[in-house]
Amino acid sequence: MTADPNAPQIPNGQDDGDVDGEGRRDRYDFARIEARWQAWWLEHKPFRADIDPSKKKVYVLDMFPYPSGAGLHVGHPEGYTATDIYCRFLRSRGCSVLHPMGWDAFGLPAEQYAIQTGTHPTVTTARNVDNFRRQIRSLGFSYDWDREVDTTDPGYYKWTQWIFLKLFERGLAYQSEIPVNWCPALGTVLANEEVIDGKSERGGHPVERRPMRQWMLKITAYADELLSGIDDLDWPEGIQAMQRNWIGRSEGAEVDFEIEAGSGIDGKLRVYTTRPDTLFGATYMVVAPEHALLDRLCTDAQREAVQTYVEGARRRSDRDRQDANKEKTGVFTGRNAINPVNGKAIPIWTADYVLGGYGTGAIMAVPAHDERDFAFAKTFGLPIVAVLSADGQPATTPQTEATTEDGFAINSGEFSGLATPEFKKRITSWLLERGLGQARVNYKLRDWVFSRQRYWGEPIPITYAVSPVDASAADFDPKRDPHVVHYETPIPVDASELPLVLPDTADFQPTGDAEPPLARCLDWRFFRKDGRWFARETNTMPQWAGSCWYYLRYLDPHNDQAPASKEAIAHWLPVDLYVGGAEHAVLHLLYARFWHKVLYDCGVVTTPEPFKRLINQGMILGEDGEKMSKSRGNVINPDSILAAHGADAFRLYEMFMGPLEQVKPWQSNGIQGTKRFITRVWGLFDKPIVDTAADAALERGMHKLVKKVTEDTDGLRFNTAIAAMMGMLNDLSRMEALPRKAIETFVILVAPYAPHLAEELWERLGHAPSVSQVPWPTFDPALCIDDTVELPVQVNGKLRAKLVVPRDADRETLEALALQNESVKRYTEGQQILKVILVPGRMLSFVVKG
RNA sequence: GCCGGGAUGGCGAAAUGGUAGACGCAGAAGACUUAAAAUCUUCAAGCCUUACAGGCUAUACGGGUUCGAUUCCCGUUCCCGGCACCA
Repeated sequence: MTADPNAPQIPNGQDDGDVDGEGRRDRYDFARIEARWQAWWLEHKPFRADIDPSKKKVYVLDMFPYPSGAGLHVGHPEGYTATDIYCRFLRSRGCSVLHPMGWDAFGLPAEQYAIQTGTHPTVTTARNVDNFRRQIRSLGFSYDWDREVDTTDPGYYKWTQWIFLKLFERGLAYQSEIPVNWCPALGTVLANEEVIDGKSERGGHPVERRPMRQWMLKITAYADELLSGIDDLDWPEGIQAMQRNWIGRSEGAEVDFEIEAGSGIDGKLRVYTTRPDTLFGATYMVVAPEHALLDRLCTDAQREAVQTYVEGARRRSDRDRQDANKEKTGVFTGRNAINPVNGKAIPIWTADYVLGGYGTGAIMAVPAHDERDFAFAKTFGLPIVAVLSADGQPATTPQTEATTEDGFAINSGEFSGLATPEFKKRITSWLLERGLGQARVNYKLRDWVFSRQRYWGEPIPITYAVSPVDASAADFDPKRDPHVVHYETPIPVDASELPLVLPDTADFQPTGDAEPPLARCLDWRFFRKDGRWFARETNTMPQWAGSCWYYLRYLDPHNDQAPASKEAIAHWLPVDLYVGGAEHAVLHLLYARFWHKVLYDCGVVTTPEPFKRLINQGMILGEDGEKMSKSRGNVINPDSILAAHGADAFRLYEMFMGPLEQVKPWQSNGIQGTKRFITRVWGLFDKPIVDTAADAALERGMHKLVKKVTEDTDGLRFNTAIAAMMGMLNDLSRMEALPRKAIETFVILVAPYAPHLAEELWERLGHAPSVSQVPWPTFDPALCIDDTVELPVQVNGKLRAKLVVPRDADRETLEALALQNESVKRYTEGQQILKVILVPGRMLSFVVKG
């Protein structure tokens, strides 16, 4: 298909066909056409997801957005376009596709915005949701809008609260007075996951430790299930690794150390270690500054030093304690413990490198084989005793660093010579037999701090009895009189009383103390039942609550009897493909899996995991190659791109930039290419469309294209599918007339990618809408292979010639043909041909020696 | 430090053992135009030589396997993301 330079490139030999009876016709009026089809889709609902047992179901989910005041950024449409193309493709291939969208509208960002602008969160949220909906619709996504959900809708959070009650019933929601991450600037407590380097994830405000009454969710009860469940998921390796690491399972042993006489403590000091095989090398012990025994442990002589140290550690934020490279600090308690394996007395220290919240809050220190203990021992001049080596022989030179690898035991009494794994087993049963210890599994994962001292969240459906301070007072009213709230006895709200609606108040500003705004809504907070006074919980749920189960609500969003009907759950779950940013690797994705597993145990859902397959779209960077941010001034606004180039060009460009999962920089010029594609496809239709069959070359080309676009779309390789369609456009542009069959196939292939254009063209081809309901074309594999191929010929691995030969030419013919070629001759003549390799259709390679 | 992902023209990228750079952006030349924009056509990795043709070098760097490596293996460097005193 070569170009004839003399052929008229412009049909009708004149001016781009842009003059017709009505004067100048625009090249492609995307604004009008896109608005037209968006309205048509909304009205006719071709993307409604119905349960149809005759079709294969596919549930394709986007991570729903926080409707922030800033509006959509270019990162949102990336994932949303990908799933939209995939869904349109699947529908065309005969699948029943569930593809919904909604709003994660509770939580800190929405509330911060409301506080900044002084408007009620309800108002700002509604406005932001409207804006997000408008922006998302302007991209032409094929969502089933009848299933839209909003986490702040009482009809939605009724079921968020209902799930909380399930957690409470099962003992998975409890209160605890614990040191939490208190953020004075935000006026709330944050989860560990929301604190980065001692600052709040949102806003970067300092966070301090403070003991407060909190609601906790016992996610640790599901640690093992959450860990083992990862193996069955089709998720990116990196996300799996992050979750495994976050759960942080380790196997080891608990060992009891006798405390040397004279302490008055009859108990023992229990430690957790993953290296019980190094017990003989324990030369001192460390308890965390928070350790319960510390006060009784220290001698009078050391008490003051210890207390000073503990005070310092308490005031120090996690930020300081987190720095692994900082100088080790600690204080001797004045007391010794007895190493159970060899009876030696070793000093007990307290130091903040041991964490109160992990294991038993105490360790045996083996400086020879632990980097942290080594650094500590060096700082304080404590003995270092090697108890293993690579070859089982004692080292001849002093240790300069801790050796943490496995090896063979030395200096370990009867265990000397054992390999590390065997030693671990033997010592663990040795300890067990003597009642000195036992095998033990530990997790880094902690329970989830689930309450927030904020207004804009789901009220926690718990109440407490209230009693007067002065029992003799008549007409007790806690709104007025001193009272005691009995937090120690939480009473769940009856499910029939849900939703527990957030009170409408103008007084939603955080106060900076621990008292949540809801505590000031006295009429809401206190109520009388059967003559007795009760108080509602005034903490609200965190940001993550609503997003923990939204994929479930989409299945049946208007159901007021259950989160979703059994039929809908049985039909649609699990989510077959979940697409979103990697920033949710351990937060949302772990919490949602946890809730799902609880709901599974409650019999609400029937799959052990919610999200079968996960894809992270790669971040889109600014044009400078840096992360987009207001401060850098490199933010690309989707609205302006849409206004200038249209939704189809925008969609195509975001997909054409590169592989979906790859991080890639935005290039403003780049969108010219996909916009040109749109206008050129449109321009194609100025050519006559004929009912004659396509010539052989076009026929083959179309079959190849169908194969390529089908396979690439199915594999989410949208960039290469678009490239192939561009190639076909180049071919079609060179033709004088377009065979109807070929051009129709082309429009169907383009439809998932540029749906507005395709709808318009489909109609122009004389069909009734919508192209979205036309079956996907098929291809004949035989026609995807050419009759003649260009066969490269190599001599000693270097390309020397290309032969155009029949595809099925036999070996002898090809060899003879190749050896006649001038270039090949130059390198083979007078040489001994040692070997000839033929890869049919791909390569002919000679190995020669001269 | 540990875990995960990367490194290919001026730029985004393609090719997963067989012609490196498809497709596109930006660029150059030409056509159309009074002109510009838009559109269309052609060219285009680098270097050397050159009329044609050809040669050499190239997928971060160094090795290896192979007739043949961007692709597989070993080592190194750099970049991005995550975790980071969890005993």
